[in-house]
This record gives sequence, C-alpha cells and structure tokens, in this order.
Amino acid sequence: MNQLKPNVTPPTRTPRPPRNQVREKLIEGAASAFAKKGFSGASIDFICAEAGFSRGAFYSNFKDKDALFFALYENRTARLYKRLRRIAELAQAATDPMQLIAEELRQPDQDELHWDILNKEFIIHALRSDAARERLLKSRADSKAQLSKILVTLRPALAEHPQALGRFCRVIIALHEGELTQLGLDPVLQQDGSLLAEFVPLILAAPLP
Amino acid sequence: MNQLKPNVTPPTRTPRPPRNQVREKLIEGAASAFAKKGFSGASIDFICAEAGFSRGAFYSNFKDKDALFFALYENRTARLYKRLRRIAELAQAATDPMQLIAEELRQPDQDELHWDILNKEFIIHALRSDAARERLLKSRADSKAQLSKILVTLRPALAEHPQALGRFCRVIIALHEGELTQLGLDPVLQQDGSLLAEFVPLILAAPLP
DNA sequence: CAAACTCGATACACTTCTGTATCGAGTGGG
DNA sequence: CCCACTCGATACAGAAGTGTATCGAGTTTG
Repeated sequence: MNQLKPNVTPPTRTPRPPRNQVREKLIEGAASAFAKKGFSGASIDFICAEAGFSRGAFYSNFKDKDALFFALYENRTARLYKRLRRIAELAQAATDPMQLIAEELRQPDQDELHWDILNKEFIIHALRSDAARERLLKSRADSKAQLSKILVTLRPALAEHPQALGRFCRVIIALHEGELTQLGLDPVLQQDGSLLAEFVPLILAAPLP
Repeated sequence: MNQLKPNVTPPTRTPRPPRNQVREKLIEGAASAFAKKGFSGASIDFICAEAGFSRGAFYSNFKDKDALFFALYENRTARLYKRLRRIAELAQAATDPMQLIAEELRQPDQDELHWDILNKEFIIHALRSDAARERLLKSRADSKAQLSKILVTLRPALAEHPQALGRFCRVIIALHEGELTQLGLDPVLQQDGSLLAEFVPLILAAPLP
C-alpha cells in the first residue's frame, strides 16, 4: 500500500492554458450560451459550462456578464467588418463586380444564421441600454460605410448621389436582416433562392433623383 | 374614539374588477415588462407590478410565464391580422389602391416601434422553442396571406404568378421588419421618409417571369 | 531553487425568483 | 340572508444566480 504514490495520478500535468485562450473560449462559450438561452436567460454558470471553465475563470477575465457580452459583440463585429472590407476590395479589383457580389449573396449558410441570432440579441439589448445602442450604431455605421463602397463599385453614378446611396444601403441592410429572420424561422425557405440576390440588382437599377 | 367606525375607511369599497379585465391588464403589464426587460429578464413580480396586481392574480390566471407570453402573443397577433384585413378590404374597394397603401405606409409611429420590440422577442423565443416557432410560423403565414390579397389588388397580374407573389410578400415583410429595426435603433431616421413607401412601388413594378 | 505572483477552482453569504399553501374579502345561488 | 365558492393578496419554502473570499497549483523572477 504505502507506495510513496509513485505514478498514481501521474502528476496530473495540467500546463495552464495561456490567458488569451481562456478569454477566447469564454467568449465562444458566451456565443453558444446566449444563442441558446438569450442574454438574461444564460446564467454565468451556464456560460462557463459551455466554455469548459468555472466561475473563477470568468470573474478573473470579466467584470460581469455585460462585459463579456460586449467582448463577444466586439469580436463578432470585427468579423463582419473584415468580411465586408474584403468584399469591397475584391469588388474594386474585379472585372465583373456584380458577378462577384452575386457569388457572395448565395443562400446564407448555417454560420450566418447562427450569427443572426446573436445579432438579434445585440439589437434587443441596444434597444434597452443607451451604452449598448451607442456601440451598435457606431459599428453599424462602419458596416454601412463599407457597403457604400461596394455599391459605388457596382454603380459608379451613386458616388454623386450620397443621399440615394444612403437609402440603398439601408434598403439592402433591411432586406438582408429581414431575410435572415425568415430563414431562421423557416429553414425550408433555404430551398428557394436568396431574396437578396434576386432583388439587389432591381434595387440598384432604380432611377436616381 | 369608539366611533363604531362609521365612515372611517369607508368600507373600502373594492368591487372586485371583472375577471377579463384582470387578465387583460396582466397581458398589458406583460407587454410593458417584456419590452423593458425581455422575456427572461422580466420577473413575474415585475410583470405584476407593471399590471398593478400581485402574484396571486397572476397564478390564478396563468400557469406560468410562458402561458402569459403566449397569451400576449395571440393578443398582438390578432391586432396585426385585423389591421391587415382591414387594409385589404379598403384596398379592394378603393378606386386608387396605391394611394391608400401609400397612406398606410407613412412613417411608422411610436406604437409600431413598440410593437416591434415585442415582435423581436417573439421571434427570438421562436428560434429556441419548437412550440413557439410553430405558432409564429402559422400566424406569419396568415399575415402573408392577407398581404398577398393586398398585392393582388395593387397589381392584378400577380394572381397568375403565385410564386412571384410569394416572393414579393417575403421581400416586403423583410423590408418592413428591417426598417423597423433601423428606426428603433436610430430614431433620427424617422426624419427621412419611409423606405417601404419608397421601394414598394419599385418592387411591385418588377417584371414577372 | 525559492519566494512572490498569477489565475482558475471552490466555498460561502446574500439576493432574487418561482411556485404552493393559506387567508379572507367579495359574489352568486338557493 | 346564509353559505359555498371564487380569486386576488400574502406568507413561506426551496431553488437558482451573483459576487466575494479563499485556496492552491503553475509560473515567473532574482
């Protein structure tokens, strides 16, 4: 018996994971938890379980649930912004930008639908908190600016009609979010083609004032 | 002192409010509470406070928070459906339906923005519960049917293109919900005209297959 | 290599929420 | 007029959630 416990519980090598990674996993856990239960519905315990950590890790990295929510928001916003930026650059270099855009507007995939749930959470949160609204409006303005660039590439004349350009952006964003809502609720609609792909050309062809 | 308490606390006439009215007030309290705090965020206590009743009234009228949520949902859905139905009938009788619709599509008022917050709550809830999704899809299908009637009135040729008609409905619904989102986040946009009013004519004029 | 530090895990105190049991003021039938 | 019934108010028990204090395994530093 008295084995001097030589190899039993082989020193349980647990080289602590690097700080950034813990933070990252908590954010992904939050993404999953908020998508499943919503902001208020997801307890800190539940979030940590999704991330595979305990509350200690959470409180060591974030002040409270709001802080984590904002961190998640920044994370996802940055992704979206990068994607738009990439498309804008590709479109500017393309010989047939419309073709490239049509490619991008293929039916939204599962990732995008998953993102949309979080987006709705952010929006609802922003409708109730001035601080959150501030941030959301700012990031949406950024995205809109990127979209503007893309639209100008598709129809250069828009550069001289900033007001119309702004409205076109708004229509496309509205249409996009509305379509994601419908697809999220009724996956069967994914069978049909993308509304965005069908109607963006029509909208862009509208006469300018 | 020993007054036989003649008028002191004048028997506190509290003719109990009729049952339906209590239920109704609880539903309105829920509307206010859910709009302010979201479904999970609004405790039953808070809802009852908004309605001016105690938890006793609540548990005597509803099984739990979900039941109240569904009741609220039915209530608001019925309103929307009636409104659409009324418009459809008016449009059919009008000499210039487009004019009438344009009238209806004036910039959304505060009531509609308030409704939209609840609508988003319903949607998010439906994305997480099959039962809720079932109901939401059904009621949205109803509304879509009413909208179809209106569109056919505006452009009779659509009657022979059910597929295109369906897509037009989807675009308009998406656009509408997307616009409400934008207006809720940034009230300044109410200055500009309604996106829906501007683009619906354009969409309806799209060539049929 | 040892002392100081970092940071995730655990334990605890406190608050909030839910649902049930009970109470008692209205209400309606006989 | 009385009695059983209804139903909203109140009290209570148990569950769940939050945030802080503490612990101790790793890591860093001199």
